[in-house]
Amino acid sequence: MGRAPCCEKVGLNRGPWTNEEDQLLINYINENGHGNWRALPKKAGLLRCGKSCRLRWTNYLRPDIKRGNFTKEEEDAIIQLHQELGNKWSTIASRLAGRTDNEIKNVWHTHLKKRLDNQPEETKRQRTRKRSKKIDTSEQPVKNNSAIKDNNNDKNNDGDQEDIIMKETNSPSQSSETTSTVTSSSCTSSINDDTLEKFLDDDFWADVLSGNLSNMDANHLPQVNGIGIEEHKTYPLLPTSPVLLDLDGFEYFDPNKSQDDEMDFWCNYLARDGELQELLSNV
DNA sequence: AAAAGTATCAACCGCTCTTGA
DNA sequence: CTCAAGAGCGGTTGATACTTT
Repeated sequence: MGRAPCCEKVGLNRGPWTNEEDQLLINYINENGHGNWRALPKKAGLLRCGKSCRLRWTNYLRPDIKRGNFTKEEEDAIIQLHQELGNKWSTIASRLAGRTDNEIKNVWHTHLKKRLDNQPEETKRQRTRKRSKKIDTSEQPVKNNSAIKDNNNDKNNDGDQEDIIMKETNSPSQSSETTSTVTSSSCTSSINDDTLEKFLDDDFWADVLSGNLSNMDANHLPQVNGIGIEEHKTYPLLPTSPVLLDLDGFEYFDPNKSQDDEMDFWCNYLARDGELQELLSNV
């Protein structure tokens, strides 16, 4: 039968909101709340439909919204929650303080999904190449137009990207360990004796450190601990010596570290895995 | 420097769910 | 119980900024 539109749209503004419109909406809601979205625009003096007002408020103007780049912890949380809940963006958003369903949905489609998908190898390489030109140990992607667009409305962003507060703490992946950055949920813990031998083989590490990786079965690393989810990543497991990996060839290991240090690093790292620990004990 | 390609994100659309008469 | 209105949700689009060629 079809239902009537939420409001008469003829003569109403559409598209991006102006500062004046934002201010009208903020002022009205601050004084009166938003009991009835449909009636709100008229009362607030806005030439918008109620739906548009609600969206603008919930996704952008609400004072408790945290804007700015997603932290690694937030991204990991989204990935995990998406695995549990699917595309329940509003439910996911309800577990991430200050984030909106729309924002999470956008991040998922533009960033996280690609990270998890089995991308065509060429695309992965392209991305890696792109990023290689600006390798930085910072995990924060550079956001572009939002930073410009937001400059008038970003008053709620205090700039602290590390203050994520999980509203609920029932997520097992959200340990407070200092090493949680690497506790990828994609860890498969699959390792065999051959793989283990590689990690204990000096020649292997010589290849790794010299950049001569032709003999290396790179597939083993991702299988062991989930590395490989991203092209670049810092692994601050060892507080004094993070290692930057480029998984599209493992181009770069910390040049300041000796081969022994590097080997120790990985053995220590991999030894965290219970299965590997067991294997190590049998060596 | 310009064109083409790509990434990002605010906003919209249409559907479902909820509520109340 | 039924139905209509309002609210909410997820998918999609389009404008814009950025990057590459």
